[in-house]
Amino acid sequence: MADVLKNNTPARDPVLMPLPKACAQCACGKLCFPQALPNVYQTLLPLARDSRTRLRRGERLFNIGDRQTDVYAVKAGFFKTCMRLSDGQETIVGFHTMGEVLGLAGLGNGNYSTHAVALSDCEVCAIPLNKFEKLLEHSTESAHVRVLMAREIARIESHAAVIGAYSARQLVARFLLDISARWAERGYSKYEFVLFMSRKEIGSFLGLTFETVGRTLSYFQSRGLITVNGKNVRLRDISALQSQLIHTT
Amino acid sequence: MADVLKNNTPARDPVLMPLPKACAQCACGKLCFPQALPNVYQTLLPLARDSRTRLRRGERLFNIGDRQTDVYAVKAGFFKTCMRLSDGQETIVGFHTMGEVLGLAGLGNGNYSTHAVALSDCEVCAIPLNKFEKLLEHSTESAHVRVLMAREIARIESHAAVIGAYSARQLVARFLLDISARWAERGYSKYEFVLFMSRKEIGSFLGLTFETVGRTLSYFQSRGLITVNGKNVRLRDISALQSQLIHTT
DNA sequence: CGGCCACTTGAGCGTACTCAAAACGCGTGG
DNA sequence: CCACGCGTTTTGAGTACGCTCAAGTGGCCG
Repeated sequence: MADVLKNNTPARDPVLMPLPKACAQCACGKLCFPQALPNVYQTLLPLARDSRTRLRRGERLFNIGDRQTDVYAVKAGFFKTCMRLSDGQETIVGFHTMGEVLGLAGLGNGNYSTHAVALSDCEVCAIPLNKFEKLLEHSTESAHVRVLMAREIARIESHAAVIGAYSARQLVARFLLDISARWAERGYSKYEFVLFMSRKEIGSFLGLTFETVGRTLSYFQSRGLITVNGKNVRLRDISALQSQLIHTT
Repeated sequence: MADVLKNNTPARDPVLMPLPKACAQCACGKLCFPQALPNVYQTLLPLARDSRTRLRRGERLFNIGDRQTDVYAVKAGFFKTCMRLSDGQETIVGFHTMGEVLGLAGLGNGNYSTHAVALSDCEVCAIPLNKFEKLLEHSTESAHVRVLMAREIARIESHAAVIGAYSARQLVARFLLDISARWAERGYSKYEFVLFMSRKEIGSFLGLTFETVGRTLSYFQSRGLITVNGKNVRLRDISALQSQLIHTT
């Protein structure tokens, strides 16, 4: 279990993160800015409100409906973004970790469309909106933000498509594989990781109840596809998990 | 029934649409560009491949995975955008009509993330990508595109949230109210309209089977909330429909 | 007229939800 | 240090909503 935790260390203890002097040296610079746009890094850093804003677990980065002040690049930790439905209940529309940018949807009407809550102690790079907009007058940076936003659209589109079309087993399998891929992308193990959210939060994200999420994880474990112990997960048979995604009538 | 059809006339017969010389005179100019950005219109038109590209019902505007060549403003008619899931089945992620812009998600990696199919005879304004990008060097226009994309993100986010959390009745009620609002926004009746998609397509969009969609419409009719006759719908009690959205346990 | 497709309606089934109880982890305070 | 309380997780039993399969209708077009 000790080496499972190790995978998440940077998130649990942001102090251990390398403290970049510029995005070029930032551990997640390549993820925030996946295109090869070398001069973005130097341009972006001076704009940040400060190079590291910290949040404790449970704190909110912004609230739904708030006037937008900043755009945020996550440097360490985990966030969830939530939407309030017309009947008052809240639903999770995304989980985010280092190298991802939050608050882009707020550019629509100047208000945040979701709220963002820290699921662990977090560190973000806050960029004030006016400076951000000024930066975007440079066509290269402007293009880059469009890329980020377009990816966000594609990501949510496929999530919405899947929610409606997949069964509980397919959804949970896909969720695990998605987390696994994101860990791998960041240089951690794709086989072992610690879930940073509760069963209830997974359920809210996938459109399932927390009991169904738990039951499905137990089912996968009983079939030998994974090992679960609370929030610790180990994928034992990734290709079998992938085959769960295929519709079996 | 004759006056019901009247509401949709521009879509069924694009020839009857006013043919704008510039977006400023285009019936949907204000919808494509909801912000007060007067100079956008003059700037945009010269970029269009031609002022009106026409498609017949069933034709595709672009295919998933195709190299992106254009961005499209819908001038008349109806489109659906579809996504292909990993198991090969296709799911509808959006319906689009005049005043909406298609193909923005393609800016992510240069390929379209969905395909767009005409549900009726359609007319679009195609803007070649290179000219589009050039236009965006002007900060005003660039900001405008960010607004469009941010709205798209917020729209899909709320769709994904709702799909997971709502029951069939809630989903169908919301769907009808959404169509109604979009008609009203375009100056048509919010009480009577013609659905431009099949039950199967509605089901694909909402994550339901077509039988459930039909049954739910029949249920609403039996309760006196709406009148349905094939694709003709009349909302008889909008506030009662709205109260369907509230979670009743 | 026949064939095809979209839609409606019914009957039965199964997945995921609801309600409930018990175990566990974790932080707090005695 | 242990006791306590709270929230999370697991597991069970029963239910219900939406899916599946199927039959029948109506509209449209060759």
